[in-house]
Amino acid sequence: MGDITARRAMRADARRNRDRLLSEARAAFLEHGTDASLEEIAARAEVGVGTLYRHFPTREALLETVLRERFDALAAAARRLVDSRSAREALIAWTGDFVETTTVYRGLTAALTATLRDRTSALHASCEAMREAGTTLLIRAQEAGDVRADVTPMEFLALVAGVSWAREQMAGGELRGDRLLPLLFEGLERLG
Amino acid sequence: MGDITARRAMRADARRNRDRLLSEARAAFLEHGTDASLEEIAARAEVGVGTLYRHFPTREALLETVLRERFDALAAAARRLVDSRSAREALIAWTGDFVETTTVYRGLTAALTATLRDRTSALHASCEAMREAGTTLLIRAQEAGDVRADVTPMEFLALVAGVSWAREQMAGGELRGDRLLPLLFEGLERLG
DNA sequence: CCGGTAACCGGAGGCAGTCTCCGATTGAGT
DNA sequence: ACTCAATCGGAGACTGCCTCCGGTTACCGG
Repeated sequence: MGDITARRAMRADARRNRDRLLSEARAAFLEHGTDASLEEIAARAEVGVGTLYRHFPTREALLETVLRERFDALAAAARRLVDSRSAREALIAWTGDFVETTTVYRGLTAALTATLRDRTSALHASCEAMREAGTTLLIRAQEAGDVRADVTPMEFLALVAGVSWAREQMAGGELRGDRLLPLLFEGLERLG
Repeated sequence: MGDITARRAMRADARRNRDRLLSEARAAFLEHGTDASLEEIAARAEVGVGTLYRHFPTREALLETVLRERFDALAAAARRLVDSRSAREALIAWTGDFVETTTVYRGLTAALTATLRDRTSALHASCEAMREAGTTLLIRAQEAGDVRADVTPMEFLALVAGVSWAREQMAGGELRGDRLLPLLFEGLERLG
């Protein structure tokens, strides 16, 4: 749902335009963050705005299609990590991936938390799946005694998202982005 | 600087309009967050947009006037806390105030970090003063051995801002807002 | 009390962005 | 080749930001 995956194959021109739009959208999101101008995307794809809005009724629908792959990959990574390495390392690795993913486009972290809150959103399902996958990893780490047991999955996600947001805010400043996550993590480790 | 504090007293109507604008701005920011419509604020103050923009040339100038008191109070609180209680408790108390303050208006945390980055902003001075006050508190806590010594002030601020942001995002959901800060804090305590 | 003038007001209008609507166009079956 | 449903494209309605300047008014000196 959201975009067009009709039973009938799309007409050739429609398919062409859709692909072109997605490609330009990726570029625009990279350059201007998640609130890049949709008109500009349409223009760069050499297509009218009407065409853009028919393929992707809302900005979110467009974002969804651009991001779904990554999010699903993240969920898959979590599932794969469940039975490899130590629980602690698995959680660390996955969290790193999470931050990496939510940092590709400026403003993405905000879009993600908004999606998590809005049950009607097109991206909601993907986010939810990802969240649950991460939750499993957290609980395993807690059972292994690597992370303090009184942290709820929601709290954990909030903290990690906060770090991700902070990193994207302070980018370019006098702050090494890769320091925040370890700091948080070492703090959540079970105290001696 | 930023708003009008001319040497000559303002004309009565000007003063009246300015006060009215500030009052409505506070209400609007509360209701719609920091990107409330300026036109609506002007309308609610029964004044033309031109009048609003003359008194406050940019949205930021308006925000500044609305927030300066609070920010200065925060900086003052930090200075007062420097020589009372334990260093640890002082830092905790101040950080709590910080989060409290940046949570009054939705979007304020983002506005604050943006201001911290933009040296030309009207709010910059206030933010900077506040940041330095907080820094003093952090260093004292580190010297007392209450907080791990390898955390830079910038990192500390980033983490706290991240928590503040997360709290404002997840508001209303299944997350107790007052849990995040303690979690972060206990984590930053010197490991035994 | 009464100008005169500097200070102030207000909203029209330019700009940019989002989104809708519908006449024109075109791909794809027959 | 012909048809028509699918698709296109952009005009236009709307909202918000910000500027500009002709009209208004508070205040001061007379």
